[in-house]
Amino acid sequence: MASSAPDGLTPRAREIVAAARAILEEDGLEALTMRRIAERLGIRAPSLYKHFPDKEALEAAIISAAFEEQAAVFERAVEEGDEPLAALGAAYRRFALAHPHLYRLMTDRELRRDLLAAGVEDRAGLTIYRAAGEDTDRARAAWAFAHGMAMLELTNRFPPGADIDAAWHEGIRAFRDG
Amino acid sequence: MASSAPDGLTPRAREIVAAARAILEEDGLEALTMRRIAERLGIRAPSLYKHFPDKEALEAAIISAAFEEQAAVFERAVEEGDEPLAALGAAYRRFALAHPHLYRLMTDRELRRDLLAAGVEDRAGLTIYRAAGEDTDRARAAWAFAHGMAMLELTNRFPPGADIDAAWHEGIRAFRDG
DNA sequence: GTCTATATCAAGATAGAC
DNA sequence: GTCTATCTTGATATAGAC
Repeated sequence: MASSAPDGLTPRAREIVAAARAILEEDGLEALTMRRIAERLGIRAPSLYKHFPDKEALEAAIISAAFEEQAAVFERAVEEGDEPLAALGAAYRRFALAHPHLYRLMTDRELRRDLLAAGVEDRAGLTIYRAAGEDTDRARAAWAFAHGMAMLELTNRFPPGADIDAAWHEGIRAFRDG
Repeated sequence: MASSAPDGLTPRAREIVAAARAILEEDGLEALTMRRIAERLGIRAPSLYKHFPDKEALEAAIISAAFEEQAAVFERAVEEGDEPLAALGAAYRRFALAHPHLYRLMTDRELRRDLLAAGVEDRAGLTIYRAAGEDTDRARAAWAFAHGMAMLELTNRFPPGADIDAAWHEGIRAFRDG
């Protein structure tokens, strides 16, 4: 009975994931401790281990849900925009800026794919592939461009006053025309 | 007398930086602790604080030196190659793959610019700017592409068997022609 | 420039009772 | 499903002697 849901989580486990994600988004990755998560739920840290075997499994649950969410956002953006690559680029940046800590958790380290829900990683990738004219190499290059732009903006690497919009446009243009 | 060298470091401080960098490159960022650094030098951790005010200052010294090194590599690559953007892309990837942990320390978080040696961050940027035909937006976009490619490869995000070379070529081509 | 001793803090995780 | 009590580990950093 514990895992008939699509995400394989019990209702209580889902509450824990929600609390964890809220802490992550509000205060960043270093704030994401078992104690903090428990505290937010009004319980003690050891109790969490009745629901997840360890912290990594809990993080994987956050990441799985976030991938689904991101893919849905991407799909909608392409549907509603006229130029797929431009629409996707804008949606990519918006997601990263709206959820900086979550975005870094999702992208900035090796993935424990064995702990993720199946197929969850590919869905967003497929949207990019299609927007890039179903050219694998171009899709990967465009993805790297978007990821690089997002990370450089999140880590504050562009010079103060840099026109980040213009750099995005230039990149999108290059991958559309080039 | 302590800071007449170009990097502002005493000889002993430079030895400490070298030990720290070796640990970083061999075992990664979590291994970079004051205890480990001291151990490698045959001393105790508290002694390090006679040479650096805190760990952040020591990290900044590693980063400053690495930026200089990277800039020199980039400059040489452009000089020796015929196509600047391609030469620079290849050098960029080579540097990141040869020094994965160092590269991440340099790029993957906010920079404490106040602790870095002056101008050290701009030198590599200038090389990219020139290779991109002195177009600021294109230079930033190409930089983001390179950074994204490097990070996705380092974090193992491309599917197994993905032709990463081909994706690099596609991106370089787009920024050259597009 | 190095030492010992120590302060301070906080993390993930387990055992076993209720 | 939650609790208390605890283990184990390890980090940065300071004080003060030599």
